[in-house]
Amino acid sequence: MKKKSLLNKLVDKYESSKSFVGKNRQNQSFSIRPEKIFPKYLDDEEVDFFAEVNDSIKDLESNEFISVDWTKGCIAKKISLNVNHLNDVYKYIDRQPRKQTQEWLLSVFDKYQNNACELLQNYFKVQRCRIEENQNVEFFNSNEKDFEDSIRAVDYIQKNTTEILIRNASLALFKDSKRLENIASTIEALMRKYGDYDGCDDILAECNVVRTPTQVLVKGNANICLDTQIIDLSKIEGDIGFSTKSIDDITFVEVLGCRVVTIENLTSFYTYENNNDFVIYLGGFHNAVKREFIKKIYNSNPSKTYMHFGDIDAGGFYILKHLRTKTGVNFLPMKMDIETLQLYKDCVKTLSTEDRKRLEKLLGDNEFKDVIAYMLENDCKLEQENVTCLTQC
DNA sequence: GAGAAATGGATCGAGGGTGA
DNA sequence: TCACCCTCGATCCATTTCTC
Repeated sequence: MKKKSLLNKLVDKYESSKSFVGKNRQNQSFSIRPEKIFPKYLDDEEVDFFAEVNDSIKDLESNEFISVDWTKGCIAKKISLNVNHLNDVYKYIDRQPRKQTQEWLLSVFDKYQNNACELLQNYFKVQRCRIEENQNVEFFNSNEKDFEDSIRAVDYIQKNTTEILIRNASLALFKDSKRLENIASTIEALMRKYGDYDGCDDILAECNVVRTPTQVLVKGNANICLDTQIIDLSKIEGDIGFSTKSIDDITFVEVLGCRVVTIENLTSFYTYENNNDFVIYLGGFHNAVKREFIKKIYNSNPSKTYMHFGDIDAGGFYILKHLRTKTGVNFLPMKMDIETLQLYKDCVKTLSTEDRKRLEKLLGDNEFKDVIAYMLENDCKLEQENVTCLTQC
């Protein structure tokens, strides 16, 4: 155990050195003082421990794995790795050489490079540079199976265009319904870093890989034609939900009022007094199903006013921007302004460090710069549940 | 042996992951 | 959600190696 600890420490030093990369300009040796690894080595009261460590050192020295500077009192002063016997050292400590791991990683990049999605192409490019610099590959935790499965899953998810349950996606990929959920955190972290998912809480859902089937909730003043049936929402007091399949079957939507309003949070959706509006619950970040539904509405009703009502925080602004980009509909912000912040000043929350960073990123956006500057200056944000929305057309 | 250059170690802060 | 832990990168200082 002591022998392996010692050799592992020396190999760590070697593998993180310029000599390992071949960029050293001077000859190097890789040495360590034994008390750095075994603090009790120089403790006069630990005679047995001292003898045990010395035996281990002598044993490694006789195998030519290390060379040792001994003092006259038989104390090991400096232990140096014998790089001429590295292969034997790796075998002895049962450790895969870093070079071999790097070669394996490069072979995985090569294997997926040609057909990989753009996100992975970018990721591979960065990681190749990191390997050249002898830095660790991001999102690789030494488990080769986890890593390759994650790469396959990211590619699959990026190329997926229709809604699929996460367990079905997992079966399709790995023949194991739970595998995808096990590696989901790594996949999402990779996609967040190398993709465009600012403000998105659920990246998998955004890519149509969902834990439960998407439902779109609507209420208000509109007629919805489902196959041959027309549903008059104005005659329904509450809301109505459509599954993915039902949304496919909607042939057109006739908005009877003059506004279509999307709402970020469920509580606000239920408490929103729609009056003459046609109201849609988005459920945080919207996915392709919701976006297709919105496009359907817009195609049938291009002259209506489209508004989005969300939290007055970075996430809320990101969702609004994303909604516009992905649907091509120019949604206007509803009650996401300084006046609302001032009106509900007793309900505001303070900004976290992360909130500040995300808001500062959005400061360059002319449209929101005033409200964001106000939020940063007054250290405030507002959840939409606090905002009573009694609006008139 | 002294000085210069190269390299490594220690420390700190930021960011991300994990488990309660 | 939060606290804790780990990893990574940047920086500064110490140590090692080389050259004269």
